[in-house]
Amino acid sequence: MNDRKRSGSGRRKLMDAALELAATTRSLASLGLREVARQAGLNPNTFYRHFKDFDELGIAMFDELGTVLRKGLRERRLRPAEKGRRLSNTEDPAQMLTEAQGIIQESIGLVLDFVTEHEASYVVGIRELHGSSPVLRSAMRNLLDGIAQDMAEDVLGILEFPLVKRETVEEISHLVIRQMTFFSMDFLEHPEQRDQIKRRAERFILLLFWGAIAAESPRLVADSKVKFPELNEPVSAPVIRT
Amino acid sequence: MNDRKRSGSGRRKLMDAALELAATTRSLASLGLREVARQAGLNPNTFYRHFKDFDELGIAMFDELGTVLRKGLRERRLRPAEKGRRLSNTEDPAQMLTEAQGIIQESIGLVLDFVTEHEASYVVGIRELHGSSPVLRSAMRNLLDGIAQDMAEDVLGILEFPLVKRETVEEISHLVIRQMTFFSMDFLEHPEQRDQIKRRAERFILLLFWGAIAAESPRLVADSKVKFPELNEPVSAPVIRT
DNA sequence: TTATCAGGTATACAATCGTCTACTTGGCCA
DNA sequence: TGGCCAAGTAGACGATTGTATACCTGATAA
Repeated sequence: MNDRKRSGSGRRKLMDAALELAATTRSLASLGLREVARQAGLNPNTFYRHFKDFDELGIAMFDELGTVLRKGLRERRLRPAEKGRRLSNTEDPAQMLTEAQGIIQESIGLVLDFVTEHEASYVVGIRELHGSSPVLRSAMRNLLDGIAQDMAEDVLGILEFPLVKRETVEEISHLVIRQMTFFSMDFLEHPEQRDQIKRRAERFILLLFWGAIAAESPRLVADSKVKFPELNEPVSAPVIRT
Repeated sequence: MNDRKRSGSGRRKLMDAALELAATTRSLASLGLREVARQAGLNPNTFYRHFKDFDELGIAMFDELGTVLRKGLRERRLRPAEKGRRLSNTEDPAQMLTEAQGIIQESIGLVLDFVTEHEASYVVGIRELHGSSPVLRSAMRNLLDGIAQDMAEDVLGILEFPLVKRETVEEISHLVIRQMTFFSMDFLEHPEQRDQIKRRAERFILLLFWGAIAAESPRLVADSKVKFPELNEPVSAPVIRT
């Protein structure tokens, strides 16, 4: 009768239906078995052919979401690195920081593109970050921590010389990944402010690394000719003071 | 007698019951009318004597939560400022930054104490931050933005001379308040790691301000004798290099 | 060919839900 | 004293929920 979703196996239909409902309507935990089956165009009892519980569907969705998220993000973040981009260990800090800023910009763009393409999955995942299920909550925290570790490795691979300590890079990566949940939700919810949000995210990352560099090698910052990007000016390319 | 009581102690019972259920069991939106009434020890129909909808209860809870949160936090953050604490506009940056670090430490302690005392309200509020109800979501965002503005004013009041621009202070305040949602949830969930979490929060704030100062007045950082606190060492007082 | 079986359907049932109407109670005031 | 009214209770309603049992269908393997 109801051929809303004709594509895929029953399992896929159910998971897609649950994802759609969770993204647009309520939280994962508040969804009903019949509600999901109805959305999938299936008989309520068909649900039991694929999952014994409703929790089991939640876990399955979460597994998929986790691998999609982590793989997708890692792929995209690796792209700059694989292109052979490296911060040249030049004597000129200005040159180096120009390159760093470019890489940050590119990475943020890729991440925000990704969450836009996978909006439903992403939103549902983030929702469970502070959600009421302890198991999903800690699973999501672990996922974010994993992504942060990936980011730290990438950054260290790009740096390839000790500008800041490894622990500091890891610390900053965790902070960035968590703050990016806010930036990306804002990004999805306010399409008209996307440029500004992107700029703020870039400045945030720069601020952290700038602070770390200033803390660990103050001379470098003092001697740098790089002008830190203003909050209200478009961050296209770093401006070098003459 | 009591004006509060006149509006009904049943109302309080219902709101307390809803808060308890939402904090321990599920999200606010997934609670049932009968469920809440049962928890409150009241007849389901009594609910209608106080609220016409279930949404109306949600709004009432949120109003209360908002004022409690903002007032409580502002009170506590103001305490250092009211004590007359000011960053002395000394020629010695080391002295100044020592004081700043002390204030940050004290403020974080007060905030984390507050969320511990109001755990249930706080958790429910944060849960709606990324929740499924657009109205509660944006209400919560606005609340956080308001708190961030409060913080910015406090910081500017303490600084009283242009170390970093006003816009930068506001920007950093927003970033800090948002990141603090993570720190404070970790703080509540992992009592055994509270010292470490506190230390990380302090370092985060220091990193941001350090970055901003380095960006806007690099000389100050280079000439400073302050050693930036290590990640793994207790942040008791800043160490001044001899 | 036939038996097996995963995937999908139909019907039924007890429990719970939100909500309606009607009744009781206790305090307040004219 | 009587009347009013907010607060709470009792019972019933139709709808929806999760789940159990039984049945159907098409593919696959022996």
